[in-house]
Amino acid sequence: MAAQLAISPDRSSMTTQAGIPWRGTDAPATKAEALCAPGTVEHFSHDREIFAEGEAAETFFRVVSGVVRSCKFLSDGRRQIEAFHVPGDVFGFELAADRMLTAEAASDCTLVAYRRRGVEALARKDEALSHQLYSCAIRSLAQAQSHSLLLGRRGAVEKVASFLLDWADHSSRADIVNLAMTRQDIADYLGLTIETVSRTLTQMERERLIELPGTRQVRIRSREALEDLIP
Amino acid sequence: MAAQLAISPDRSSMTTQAGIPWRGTDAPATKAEALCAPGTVEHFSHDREIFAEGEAAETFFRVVSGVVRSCKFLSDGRRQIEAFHVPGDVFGFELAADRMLTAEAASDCTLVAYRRRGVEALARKDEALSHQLYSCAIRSLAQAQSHSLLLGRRGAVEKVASFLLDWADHSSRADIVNLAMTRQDIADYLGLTIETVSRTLTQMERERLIELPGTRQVRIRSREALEDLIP
DNA sequence: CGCCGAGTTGACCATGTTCAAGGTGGGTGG
DNA sequence: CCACCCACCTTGAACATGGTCAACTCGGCG
Repeated sequence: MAAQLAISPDRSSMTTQAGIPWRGTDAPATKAEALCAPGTVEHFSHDREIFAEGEAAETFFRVVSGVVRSCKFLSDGRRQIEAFHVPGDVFGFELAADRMLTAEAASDCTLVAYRRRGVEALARKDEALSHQLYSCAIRSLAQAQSHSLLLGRRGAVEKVASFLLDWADHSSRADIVNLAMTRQDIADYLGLTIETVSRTLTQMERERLIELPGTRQVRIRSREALEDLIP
Repeated sequence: MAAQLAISPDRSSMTTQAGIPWRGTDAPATKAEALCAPGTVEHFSHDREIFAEGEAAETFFRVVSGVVRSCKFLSDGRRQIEAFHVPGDVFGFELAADRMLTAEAASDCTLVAYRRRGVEALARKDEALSHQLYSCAIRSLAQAQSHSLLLGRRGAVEKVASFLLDWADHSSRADIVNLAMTRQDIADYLGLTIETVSRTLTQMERERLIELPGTRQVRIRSREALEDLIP
């Protein structure tokens, strides 16, 4: 169901007890190098809230399996999705004392929770862990920046095409995109309406750029053609 | 001309030579606590390029005076501004080896450049500096996230109102916004056209929300009314 | 004075939103 | 096992908003 496989397998035990500094690799800046300090394994089922805007920010999380969405709710009922987090991602960084965003399980998912104070204290001693933390933050930064760029794009076609290509990269097979989220989620992420997302996808299907075998699955027929839609 | 005043005064000497660990304050997470390791003072005049997308990322910068824009150029000529950096801000963080964005002087400005390798090496020994770096990264992250949120907003009015209120906070007087940038810059930052920005501002003036004493100056007549435009 | 770049304004048009019906499919209970 | 149901998705038509193109204004500077 979930598009990606976890770094470490699901475990039902509620707590890992490990002071493992983390693996010794430093050079390859892959996601796999993510945080491996002591943490608590937690499960969240679909649509469950992980934390809410305004709460005290006492933890951050690493995604083991499933997909998480970070979002903001506007007073008029609109919802804006800031990011989707996939296995390997760390999220929940805050500068201030409390959450600026809400996080919810976009699918059933497994997370590891780390106490902020604990890890930060540890990081004070452990240069390597400290560097990890820094890397995760910068990675989040890069992701937030490309999201801005995506939202700034003018047309719906450009946005949807970018989105599909992004997710194709996360997928196991290069041409199959398994969407873990609903059309509404996609719309709120791209700053469009659900109708426009739907129309854009069917239009792409008519133009033989993609196929839609199921509502949560997209087959990319021509990656090049899709890339040409993005300026 | 520039809206904000620098932390330390402009100096014409080209290089500071100081191993100053930085000031001892830790608690107040204000911008003023920014990076204070050895760096090189550099001046850039209006519209000068600071670094370009694709270059090797060997430094980051702290803004002393003036305003910097980070942006991306699309193949079809469009420009997308990711952020404006004001005095106190640190920019130029990268995870990868090279720049993902271009930085340009939006006004004449003075920066301090830090060699990445140098500071990161220093940070390895100096826990305090390391924490500083981390804080700056998280601050950039928060800023990038609110920019996403801004771009996701539906209406032009919402975007322009948000923008004005943001800059009012940076200004010395609460009701006067001194814009350091052109309409085109604003448009590219908000994902609008220059015409729409212009029209929206004059519309707000007609509705007595703001006054436009000069093209680079806005007086806010009713902060509350402006805030009401933002959901 | 006249030029030039930046900003404003207007008319028209393209794109996406809104509102309102239909579809579709996966899961549940009879 | 089938039928129904509900949430999710698709489609269509009318409409609103912002983009485009083009003319015009303003202010600073040689």
